[in-house]
Amino acid sequence: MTKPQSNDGVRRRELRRDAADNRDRVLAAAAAAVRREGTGVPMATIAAEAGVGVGTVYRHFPSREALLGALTYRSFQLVLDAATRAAEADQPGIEAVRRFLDQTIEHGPDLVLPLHGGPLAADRETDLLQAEVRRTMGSMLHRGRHDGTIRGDVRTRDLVLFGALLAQQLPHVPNWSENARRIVDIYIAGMAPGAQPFRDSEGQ
Amino acid sequence: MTKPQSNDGVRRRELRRDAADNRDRVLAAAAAAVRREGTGVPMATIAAEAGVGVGTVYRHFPSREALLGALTYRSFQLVLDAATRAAEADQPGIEAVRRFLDQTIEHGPDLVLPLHGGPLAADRETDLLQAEVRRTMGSMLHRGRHDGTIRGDVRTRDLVLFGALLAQQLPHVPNWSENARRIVDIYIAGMAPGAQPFRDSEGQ
DNA sequence: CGCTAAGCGGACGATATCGTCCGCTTAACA
DNA sequence: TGTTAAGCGGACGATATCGTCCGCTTAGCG
Repeated sequence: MTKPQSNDGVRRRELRRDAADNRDRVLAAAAAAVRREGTGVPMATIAAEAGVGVGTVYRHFPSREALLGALTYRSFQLVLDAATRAAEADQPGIEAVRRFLDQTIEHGPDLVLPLHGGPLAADRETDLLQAEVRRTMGSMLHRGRHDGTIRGDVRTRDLVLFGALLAQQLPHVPNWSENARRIVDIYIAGMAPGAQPFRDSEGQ
Repeated sequence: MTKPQSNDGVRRRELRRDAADNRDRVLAAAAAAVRREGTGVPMATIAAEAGVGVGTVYRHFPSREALLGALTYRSFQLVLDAATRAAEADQPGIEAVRRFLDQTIEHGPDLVLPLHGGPLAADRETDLLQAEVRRTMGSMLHRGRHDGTIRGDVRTRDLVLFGALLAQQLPHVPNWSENARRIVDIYIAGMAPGAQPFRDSEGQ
């Protein structure tokens, strides 16, 4: 889906190998730091955790906003990848949904404000990824509805928001992924045809 | 449950009326600001939004940590209140759970890091509230299990974590509470007896 | 191996935020 | 209505963070 060293956002030319490595390490460190301390985390903290100088951070990402934008872009890449793989496998719609949600949980630590279009101003590239994720999730739902594994009144938006909520994670919960999987299991069970419908049901 | 002007955390003596008002306004402003900008939001921002000087903020809460602690305490008060009211009404267990989750959504904007014991160091008072919330939720589950409205393999912890996740809210989603209610409806449907059990079921 | 441009890091001046301190204001009570 | 102690606010020095700049290092190539 995404070639190794290419196009995380807007790339001008090929980076030298060490530069590309540093860029990745900065992104990874930033994702962890933002999760831990919020979007206002000092750039120096990110630099230190990535094992580079602040100058390096600012060279790759001229402003904090640019860095956060790149993080968001990468989150969507990961999520789209997960969605595509989940949708590809030849299995009932509901199982594709479950796999997708599982993978979202697994990717959790790398995701920053994803799936529903967060507070950060999105660029065109990111918008396209987001739309593609949405489309893929819609097709899973559609498949499930067709093969009788998912009730008809669940909207794409419902699934997107639930996924986004999951991806937020709860901080400081031991065994988060196990617990999250149990939440998913219950939610999935509630998507079965014949389950109690929405209160204010106006159809889908 | 909580008398008007009393005991938000540790109170020494009665506050003068204007002081009590200011304290409340600071807490409300802080909740909003923290939700919007994270726990690192400048104290000056909070003070401005509350319509008081920084000195006033620091008098009521000697440190940022104290302020965040008070926010957490208040969140638990609100949640416990909601849980108690939901559990009191004479209705099937599953409906009590639904009411509780609905109220959690409604209180959303005032809740900061609640329900599962957040990253903030908790004091004894807060711990007690938290335990009480947990107990109340457990009793709802128990009631539901007994009256046949909730399947037997759902744990208290599942419900607590789901509630905490909901309370986090997703930023920048228009009509959040409506969408959140739909998530709740699906989750509730998945709690019905006879729904598909957990994957790795080892009983409860 | 030698050259060179891309990349690196951290010191530094500018700016933002912190938390204290103190003279003015006002609620509360007689 | 007079007294007074509790409360108020914002200026201020200390500290933390920002983002730039420039001399040193090194990947990549012939």
